Amino acid sequence: MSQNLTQQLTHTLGEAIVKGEYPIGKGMPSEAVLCVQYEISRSATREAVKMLSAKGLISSRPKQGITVNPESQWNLFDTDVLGWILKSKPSLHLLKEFTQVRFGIEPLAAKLAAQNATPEQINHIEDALHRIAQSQAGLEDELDAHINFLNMILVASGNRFFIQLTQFVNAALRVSIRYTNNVKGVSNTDVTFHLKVFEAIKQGDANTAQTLVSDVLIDALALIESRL
Amino acid sequence: MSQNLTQQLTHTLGEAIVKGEYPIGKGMPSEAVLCVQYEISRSATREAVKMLSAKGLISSRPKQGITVNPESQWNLFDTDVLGWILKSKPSLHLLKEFTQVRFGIEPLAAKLAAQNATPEQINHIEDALHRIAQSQAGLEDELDAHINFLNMILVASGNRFFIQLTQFVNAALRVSIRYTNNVKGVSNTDVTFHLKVFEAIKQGDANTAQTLVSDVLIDALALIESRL
DNA sequence: TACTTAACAATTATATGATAAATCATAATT
DNA sequence: AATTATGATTTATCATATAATTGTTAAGTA
Repeated sequence: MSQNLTQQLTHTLGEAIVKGEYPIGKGMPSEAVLCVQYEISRSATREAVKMLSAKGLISSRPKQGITVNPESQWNLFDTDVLGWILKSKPSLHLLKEFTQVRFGIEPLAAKLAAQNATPEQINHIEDALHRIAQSQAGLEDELDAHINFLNMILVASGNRFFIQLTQFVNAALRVSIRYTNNVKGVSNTDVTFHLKVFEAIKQGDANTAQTLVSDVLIDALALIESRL
Repeated sequence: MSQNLTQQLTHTLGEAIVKGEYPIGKGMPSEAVLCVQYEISRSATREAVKMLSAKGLISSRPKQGITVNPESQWNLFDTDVLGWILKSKPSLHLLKEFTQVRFGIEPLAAKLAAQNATPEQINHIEDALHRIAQSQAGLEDELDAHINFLNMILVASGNRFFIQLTQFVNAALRVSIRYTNNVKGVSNTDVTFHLKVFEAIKQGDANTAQTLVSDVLIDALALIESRL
């Protein structure tokens, strides 16, 4: 379980912070206290503190001690931070906000993929399509297959920021599925839908690709709104 | 200049990594080497390494040493990482990709702002509008005023991820301006344009707000494409 | 041969103790 | 009252030692 103490403490504290166990502004025990509390050395503690400060959760200065940063400074696009939030205080509100980001990004990514995808990337998308088909025959995990399909599109967009978001989207999708309780919330389950998206991208039909993805996400948002 | 050695080394190494000075896969000196190279202690070195690994740039494991992660694992939405990239190898391609992200986010943020902004947030946007007017009279920095206006809209969207992106957008805008050499690349300079956006948001006209912002970014993208 | 196991080496991970530097609060001084 | 010392607190840094992890190699075994 415990790979190393620094990582362990980083995650423990990270979760505790996003859970709100330490008040914003000035609410963390000093290094010395953390040492004895978690029974590890000061070097390990300091390294965990550095990690958390690199993720924007805290800052530490002499005399002032370790302070929890306001949420606006947290790096929500860090998969660790996002994971801690999803784990500690998941909510439909957060899911909605997350889906709004998807709504901003994914249709555009599909459009760009239709315009820029290399033959190799199109093959990857086609492979992902087959995996979805197999998953519906029970040969593979359905969620994994859907996420993979989405990933390949993001990669094919050629935009490094979108590619970076694959990890972000993946992390959150695995949680959101627990809320909507069906894959519909993640993506249309219909194979023909994915086929259409693939065809549009392959044929360079940017507008169709964009609209298809956009429509699914509008449905997903409506579903979330209805449960809010 | 050098507030503390850990931060200093973090930035030095971070820049060097994104600059490609260390090959991907396996290309960093060991801790021991970094110590003597930069003439600082091992603990400071380790803390810098932890920070960089928290940002996804590197990973370190026993025997294997410190390895540079593939770019896909870098946290591009971390303002430090983004800053290092923009500083070390700025390019029109990156600016284009960045503007595509803006195109995905900002029109949607404007739409959400029109739907959800609180009266206080609307006041903030109005204040920002006045700052823009003053900036064109030479009373304030024009870029600052434009960025501030944008920030207020992102905040008014009520979406935490969009709010988080303010820092991201700000960091990049200050660089992109150097390329396009005019504020047009950042946002329409016409005051009446900003006034229109503000009015749309104030009156809850989501579609107009969205379209206005969208159109400006389409122009910006076209401008970048033309110079590519 | 192919596969497991054991010993070894290299490197990070952790621990410990000591000193330095920065900052806040307070007291002294002008 | 304003400024300047002083002290206390906490992080920042350093130095060194030991442990734990992992890749490599070699030996042993079926």
